[in-house]
Amino acid sequence: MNRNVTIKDIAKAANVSISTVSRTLNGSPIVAPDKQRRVMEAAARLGYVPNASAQGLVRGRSMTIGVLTQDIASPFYNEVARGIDAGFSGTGYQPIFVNGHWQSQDESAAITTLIRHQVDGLIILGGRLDDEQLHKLAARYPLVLVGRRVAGLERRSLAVDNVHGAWLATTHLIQMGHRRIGHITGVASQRDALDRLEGYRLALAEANIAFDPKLVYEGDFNEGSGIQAVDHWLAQGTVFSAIFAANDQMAFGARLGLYRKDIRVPDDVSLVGFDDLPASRIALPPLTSVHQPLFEMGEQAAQLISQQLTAPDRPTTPPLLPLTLSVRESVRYNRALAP
Amino acid sequence: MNRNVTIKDIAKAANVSISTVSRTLNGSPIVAPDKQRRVMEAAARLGYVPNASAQGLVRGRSMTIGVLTQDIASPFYNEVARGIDAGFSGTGYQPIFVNGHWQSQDESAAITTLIRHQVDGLIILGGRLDDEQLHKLAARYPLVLVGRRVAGLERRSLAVDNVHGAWLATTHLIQMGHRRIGHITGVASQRDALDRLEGYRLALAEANIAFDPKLVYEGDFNEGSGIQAVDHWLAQGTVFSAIFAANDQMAFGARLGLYRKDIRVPDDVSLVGFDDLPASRIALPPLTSVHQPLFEMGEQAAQLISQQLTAPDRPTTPPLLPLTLSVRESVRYNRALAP
DNA sequence: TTGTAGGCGTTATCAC
DNA sequence: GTGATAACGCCTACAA
Repeated sequence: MNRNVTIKDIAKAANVSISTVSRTLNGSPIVAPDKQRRVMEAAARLGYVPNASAQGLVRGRSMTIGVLTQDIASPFYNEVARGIDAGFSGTGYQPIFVNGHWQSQDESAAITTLIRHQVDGLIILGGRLDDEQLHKLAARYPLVLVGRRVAGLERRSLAVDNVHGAWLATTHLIQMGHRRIGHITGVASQRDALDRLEGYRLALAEANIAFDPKLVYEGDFNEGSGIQAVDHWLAQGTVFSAIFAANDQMAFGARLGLYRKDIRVPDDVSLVGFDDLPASRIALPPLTSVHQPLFEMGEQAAQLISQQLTAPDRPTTPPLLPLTLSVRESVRYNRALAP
Repeated sequence: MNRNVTIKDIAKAANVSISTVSRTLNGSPIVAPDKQRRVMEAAARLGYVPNASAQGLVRGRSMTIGVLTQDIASPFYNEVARGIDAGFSGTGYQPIFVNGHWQSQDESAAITTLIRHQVDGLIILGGRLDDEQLHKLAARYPLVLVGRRVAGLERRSLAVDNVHGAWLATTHLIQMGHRRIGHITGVASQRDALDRLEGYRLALAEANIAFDPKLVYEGDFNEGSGIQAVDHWLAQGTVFSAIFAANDQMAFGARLGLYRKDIRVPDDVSLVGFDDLPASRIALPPLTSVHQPLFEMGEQAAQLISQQLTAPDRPTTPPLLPLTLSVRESVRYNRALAP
């Protein structure tokens, strides 16, 4: 509406030159105290707000970091986003978020948007952009990849050991006496999903339990596929005493699917998820889940980018954040020891 | 890293003037076809991305809309954010999100950040900014308030009838035979929370059920206070056969609190929430809840801002989005009819 | 210590 | 049709 207040306006009001105003505002030491006061007073009175576009244009830096997230409504990405938000607080950098919707072309468009806005760096959460595109981006911009490990970009990837996490979950179930363990996978094209399946198989092999393909259902990381998995197994007559879902959302779906058939968790079937979302602590029953330090990953990503920005030469190796199992109440000891 | 490609670079590569490049890129009709081709080719080859700062500076419009949200991790705000995202898709406007954390000073800082970035309009979700500040903002910028009704700014507020919603929930429980209905309120300083309490009282009064202050527990809209409410009532020996929580998150907390005491929902106690979050559909049991059209509210907000931007004179009255009750499985008919 | 002037990348207004 | 050129708001040598 009303034209915004500019430095020129302040200069006029305080009866000084625009450079004096600029210097004062930027804390330059060499300004006469009285003028300084007059400028500050005028700026406050007029309600001056610096124009980031103009500053960015002349400084060549916008002090904003672009974050490509996949789904603003997903609890998974939100936890990471919250960490990023926290990680930048006080650094002067401002994260701005855009959505890729898990679609390669949306992601490209979103990144272009970010670059148009002159972001100083990029944080990419998951996604389907292929490695080549990521390499191209990495060559031009400070970049951090979260939840994804790309060959040649290890230094800039923040990932967790998904194989180990899945192994942890499956081994826990085995130790609790389960031998027929269903696994609901994530989207098969995603590395995370593949790694978790791998961890599941590994744990079975170590315990000398034969891998049964019937016990693996391909899900899509959404609640719906958890329900479908259960319905499918029940319809096929597949026997199982426990389920390991590749994320918590699918575990919730499975839980509901079981409830509808009057099968209790953990009384009849044990359940383990992956991600340890905030909601899982208060789920019913509280869900045993592989703890991904999502918030911390966001924080780390923010720090990593900051380092690349301030000290681009000093190569930094992102720390490997540990994966642990949050044991809660959704697993029960299996007395039946059904074959 | 590498300097970004500019119009100047394209001009050099295509051997034309920068004005011709600019015209071509902006789709001006009067450019010779061959030059046009050369420009487009060079732009593509060089990977040109326009500089939004520079465009914003000269055009006076940034084509971005600032959205002040409170908590990026809250499922409530995320649903609205998703609607906003969808509402702007295809309009050329780009929403950018910042967090206020439910704190007045953070909110002010966040809004200043947005203004620095020359947003063309503001969408404010909830928050604690006082009416005077909002009026000041509204005087200077296109503005839409979501989930909040401010005197004098009705035209720019998108709110729902919380009293009616709470009445709906409570009346449903009464019709299902419940007379001792606990209510977990939201943060007492928030208008929404007060309105929902009001709706609860109204429904009781209509049914000639005496209001019992013991049955009202002051929560804070987070899961934890749902657990506390249940613990409190149980410790006090307060009798109830149903609970109406002022939002779904507290309802989930209550459900867990009851589960811990081996009280079943809906077998022993019925439960109704407010917001109808996506998670409530797959909760256990699926939660009966007052449906807030969160996604639609976001969409509406986006549209409203767009209208203010394109036709500032034509006053628009935001439609009052209807509140309905999503009846699911967390309420059971109360045979006991306890006094 | 202060002011003037040039330039960041883009669009728009002029002449040609 | 096309190409200089003046803004847009700000910062920063450079001069004074």
